[in-house]
Amino acid sequence: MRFSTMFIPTVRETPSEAEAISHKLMLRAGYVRQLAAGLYIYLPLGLRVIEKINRILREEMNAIGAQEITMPVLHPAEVWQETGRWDAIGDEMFRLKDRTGRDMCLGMTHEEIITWLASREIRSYRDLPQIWYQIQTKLRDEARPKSGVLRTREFLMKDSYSFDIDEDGLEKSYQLHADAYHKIFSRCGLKFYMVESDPGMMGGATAHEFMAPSPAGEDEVALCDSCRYAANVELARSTPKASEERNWAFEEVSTPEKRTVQEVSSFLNLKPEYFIKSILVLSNSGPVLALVRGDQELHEKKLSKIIGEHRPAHKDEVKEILGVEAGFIGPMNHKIRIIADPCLKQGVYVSGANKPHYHAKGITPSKDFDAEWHDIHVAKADDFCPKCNAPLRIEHTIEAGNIFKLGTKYSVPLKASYLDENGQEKSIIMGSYGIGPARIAAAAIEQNHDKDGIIWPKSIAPFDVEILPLNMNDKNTVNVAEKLYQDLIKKDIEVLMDDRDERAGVKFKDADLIGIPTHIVLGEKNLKEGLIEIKDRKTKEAEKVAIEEVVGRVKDRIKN
RNA sequence: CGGGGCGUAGCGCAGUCUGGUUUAGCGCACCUGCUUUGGGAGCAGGGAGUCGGAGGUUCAAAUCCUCUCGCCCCGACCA
Repeated sequence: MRFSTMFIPTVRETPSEAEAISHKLMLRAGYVRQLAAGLYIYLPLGLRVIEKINRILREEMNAIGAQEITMPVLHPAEVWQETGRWDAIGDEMFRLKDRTGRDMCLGMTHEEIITWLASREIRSYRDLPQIWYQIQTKLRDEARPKSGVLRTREFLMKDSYSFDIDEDGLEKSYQLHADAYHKIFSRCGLKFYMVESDPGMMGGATAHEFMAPSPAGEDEVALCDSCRYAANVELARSTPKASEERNWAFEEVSTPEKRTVQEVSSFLNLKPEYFIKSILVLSNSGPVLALVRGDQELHEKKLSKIIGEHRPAHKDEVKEILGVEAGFIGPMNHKIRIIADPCLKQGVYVSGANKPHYHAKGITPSKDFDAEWHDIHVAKADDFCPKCNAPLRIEHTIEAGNIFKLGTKYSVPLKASYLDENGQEKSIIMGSYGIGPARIAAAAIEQNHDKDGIIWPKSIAPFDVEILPLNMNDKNTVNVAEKLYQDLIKKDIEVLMDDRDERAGVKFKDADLIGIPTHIVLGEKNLKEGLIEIKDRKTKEAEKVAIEEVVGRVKDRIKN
């Protein structure tokens, strides 16, 4: 393609709404434009990147025997009502009515639709297994679209669904996907981790996420470099560092107006890990006191798995239920249910004394209070790995893909069943697997850029090479560039030629911004000596090559 | 949905506190001409703005008040 005729609106200054690096660079380099919050237009360069990614997705999905189909974006409510998600999902679903008043929604995901299909078409164990996929637009009325293309209300997703006769079959399909995903993310040039994840509302027991490390990511994962334990902090387990031994006798100490662990800790000059943090929550079955160590955070999701839905108690509720104002509550002498993190089993602690402006020092768990012991803390850096006890790291990541074992969550309500060898009717066992191409693109930029712009991995760059004829008024430059352009195209190399009548500086700046991996620079002086520069976008290193050797050299570079 | 910030030319911003000095200004981009041509050129000339919208206060509003819409950030939420 010729730069002069391709629509590549680069801008020097970053629009003020952009914060994330990928967002800034995609705007500046002319890849996308924002229509409204969470709605993006992909310009020619941006589309080329997405298509490159989609091609890799298709190749790897086809390689595991998945078959591409396409399903509607507009869905009738009935199918969603049958699985209960019409009611379970709240404002995040775009809902509308057709002209006859029939309830409809825009697809956030396609489990319902594909299961509907399977329920009508699959009858025998001979029809299984199947893996069907599509690359289709999803719509979600996100509470907070953010970070450019990373979290949007409308986005493309490669979603595949597996159908098997039993758990073993599902395990195979799941593993096929895990392997395919490793290949996909590797081919796209991403650094990534496969981590254990919370199956959440998708149902099922097992789920993993493919996470691309980046400060722009909203998810945190706990990682063990020693045994490769990797889990989203939403469910990561960890063993906190043991706190030092103390021999405190029980005593009450005056702590006027000191309520938070931080306040009391600095007032008494004792580390937060010597404290018990007591948090009162209200569950459907009554109030529960949750205890974690002072240096820990209470993990709401872990607690939910034990006591069900709950919310923190308000200040007046604390006083009413425990008889003390918040800030001075301790675990002793309460009749309500107490859940405590296991790390509190060892040691003696400081906590509220259950009377205003006093804390109690020398509390011995199990002796001074009883509790049910469950892991309810948030894993943090320098905690120890639950599997091998090595220290954990915490990293910010972008969720680029996920895989779920669904089981029969959708096949039962939608009656997707088959007859086995014995003529018995059984529910199909399903899995669901997603990848967001835009997130791959954004993560690639987050992981590969410098102060001048994007540095695309070769596999997903919009073009293989960019030709920069520096002086378009020099006939020789133009002639050589034109020939080179044609020769490269004949070799099936994707070329962008900056044939604009711009100054050299402008071309260099734009080329760096856009981030095509290899640049071919045609300068007047070099050409007189029969030489052309081949420059690497990432290292900025340039080699001078004889004109006739350029095509060969470029081909070599693209392969490597 | 809670907290915060912003909305002035295509983009980035100043002006708003303290109303009138401005026919609303600057840089970049854009158009014309000449010069220039290896890291976002120089000179000269030019086009472009209902100051997000509505209502109000006032002799007078980009500026003060009320409401409203939009965008961004933090949190909640996230199949």
